Amino acid sequence: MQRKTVGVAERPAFADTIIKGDCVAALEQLPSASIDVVFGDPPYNLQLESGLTRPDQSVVDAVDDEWDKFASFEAYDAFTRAWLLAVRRVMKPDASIWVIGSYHNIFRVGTMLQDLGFWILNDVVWRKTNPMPNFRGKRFTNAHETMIWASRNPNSRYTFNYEAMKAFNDDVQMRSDWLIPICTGSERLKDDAGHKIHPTQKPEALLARVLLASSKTGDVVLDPFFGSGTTGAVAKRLGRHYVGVEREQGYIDAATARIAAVETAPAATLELLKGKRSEPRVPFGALLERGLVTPGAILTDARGRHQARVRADGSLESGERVGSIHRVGALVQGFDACNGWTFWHVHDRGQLTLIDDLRKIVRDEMAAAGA
Amino acid sequence: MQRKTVGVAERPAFADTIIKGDCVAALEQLPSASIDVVFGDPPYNLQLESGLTRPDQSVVDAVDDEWDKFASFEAYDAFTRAWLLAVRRVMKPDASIWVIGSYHNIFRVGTMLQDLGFWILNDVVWRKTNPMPNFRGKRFTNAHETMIWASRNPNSRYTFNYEAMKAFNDDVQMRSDWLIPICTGSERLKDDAGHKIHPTQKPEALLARVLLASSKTGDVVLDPFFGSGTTGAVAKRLGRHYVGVEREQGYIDAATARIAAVETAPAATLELLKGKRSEPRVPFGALLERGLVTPGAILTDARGRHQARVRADGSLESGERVGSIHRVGALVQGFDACNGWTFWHVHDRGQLTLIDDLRKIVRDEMAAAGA
DNA sequence: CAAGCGGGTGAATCGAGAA
DNA sequence: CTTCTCGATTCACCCGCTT
Repeated sequence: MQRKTVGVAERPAFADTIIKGDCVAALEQLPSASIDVVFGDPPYNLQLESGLTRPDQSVVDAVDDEWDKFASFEAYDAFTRAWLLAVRRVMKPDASIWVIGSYHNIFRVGTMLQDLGFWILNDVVWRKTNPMPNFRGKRFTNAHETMIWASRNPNSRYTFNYEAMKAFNDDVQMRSDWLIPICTGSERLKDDAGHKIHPTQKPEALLARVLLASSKTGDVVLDPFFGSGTTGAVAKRLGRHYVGVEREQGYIDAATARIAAVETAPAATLELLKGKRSEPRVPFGALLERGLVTPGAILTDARGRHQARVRADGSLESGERVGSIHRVGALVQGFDACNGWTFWHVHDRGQLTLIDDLRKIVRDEMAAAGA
Repeated sequence: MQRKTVGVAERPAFADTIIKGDCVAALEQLPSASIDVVFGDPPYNLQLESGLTRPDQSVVDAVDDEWDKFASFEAYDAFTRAWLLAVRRVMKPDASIWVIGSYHNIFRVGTMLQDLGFWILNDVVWRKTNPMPNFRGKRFTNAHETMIWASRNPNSRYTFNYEAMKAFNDDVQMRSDWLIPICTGSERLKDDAGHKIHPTQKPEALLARVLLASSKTGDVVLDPFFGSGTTGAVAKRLGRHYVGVEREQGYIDAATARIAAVETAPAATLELLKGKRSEPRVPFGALLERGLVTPGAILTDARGRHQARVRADGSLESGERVGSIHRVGALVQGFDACNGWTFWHVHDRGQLTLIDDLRKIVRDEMAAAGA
């Protein structure tokens, strides 16, 4: 009997590389129809003019890089059209694309996507737990960014890991608004002097949810504005391949070193949930995003009689039993139902911590954001 | 001496009426620059092709009205351009406009707003507590809609009730994501047979927050797609005037009856919290005149690291630095700017008193005198 | 060592009014 | 038009140092 490699393509030669150069020109090096998912974080065209200071007179370190300067909306539209066309050529017919932006540019991106025949599947709102305040009290706090998720054309059979997203979100459908902190602390790349390497580094939690939702292991993910390489780091961690395009050597160097330090999660933890399920309540996935629980971690009950392994999508596995924290908790005990939050514990330096206690930490964040 | 009616315009003849007709044609009846705020809920261009059914095969009562059909994106853009231009003509120079939409149309609306020279202030996300689930399991639950808030041009001095919004939000700045339930229950207008009268009736809570944020009592609010009249009902309740444009007599009748049943809230409850900006200006010299500060007195910052002497004309001197309380405050700290009121303190019997607190005394005197 | 305090910072289209 | 002055305005989180 022959083994069929269903959905497991050969790893292409360009996989896991960063191509130096302008987005459109560099993409000509890639063959047509070779990419499974695209994540694009293009310049936002902020067009900031005067400096901004906080009430304490400290200066806000704004985005003032050359790559964010455009002469007009027309120029930005031409730029957007060009890179979207170049990206579409290398997308497989069933590939999908994500583009992130703010109100400065996202409406133009969305219009261009529609005009070029892409098919919008969702607009997804990244709600920031800790946005920068509005220092002048003249507008609402700009507390979110928008991602557009679109397929290559209206008939694409794009990947959407519905059950995995549902398990991630504690067995209710994943919504179009995601609450995730901005990239700070040790995750934020800094140079020897402690200055941030990239002005707009995205949080890995955001990319992780994007890739878990819309790609399979072994897929090739293209990021045409690679920057500090968040897409590549998360792709590698989740067992996907990446291709990056980046103009500046400094970013390429930083991203290369960053990705080299990433380890791919064990294959078993990357299996996505497939079947049907049922049960309620607050996202276990958020604990993973916050790093309070890591994929591959072992959960046990209070007396250590049962154990289960955490998978990257927030589901658990214990032997052949797979499902949400509630479902697996019920299965290992032979019960019909179980509140996973008050059943499972994590080990941390010899201590047992109830995951419900970890949830309290996240709840405080959510409460702070008005969730 | 003549009494000036500052900020209290005459109630125009068209206030609190619904004009029947097509949006663009109907707006020609209104004079230029007569509207303070616009809320537009245009057709979303949903382009649903086949009927949607739930998992139990029941039929979803979706939007399928004639007004939501457009032949192409070009046709939708032409429609959008036309009504936005008509609306802009009747907007006062300092008016602002809200447009609500979903990913089907909001990118085209946003692009057109920018192309026509409107100035986007925020995009605000209405997060639905109870959105319709995604029945097919092929996408994220569409759990939000997007509102664009824009001023007529980049230099408009639009209304934003910052302090009121902050108080509304537990004393932290109002964010760009609002969590509000969809319109259901008794608020949802239904006919005698129990069928909903309008397919996309917006919740009053949404309009209330919009109008509380961006309008003043007595303002005239235009809704060019009046529908079931939510904008009018909320405007009346909050002491604003409304003008509606609506094509269908059925909606006009329903809205008219609905608004007639609304009572305007007592004026006292409609007063908005105001910040320092709207309080009467008190020059530092007034503190000298009142004897609250005497010439020759030494002012210091909170920690006593900087000091300055008060001169008879209300200026300060600190070494060779001379100027206003603000200028000298900035100079001694090496800043470009400083609010002297919240920086300098006076010594009084061993106590440090912020000069801003002394200003409050003067303001209270002025208020008591009816100034 | 835990708790508390001070300092720093993040994709931001961030005055108003008089002269 | 421009230029100048007055003076209003910040939330969540991380890090490091002190108590």
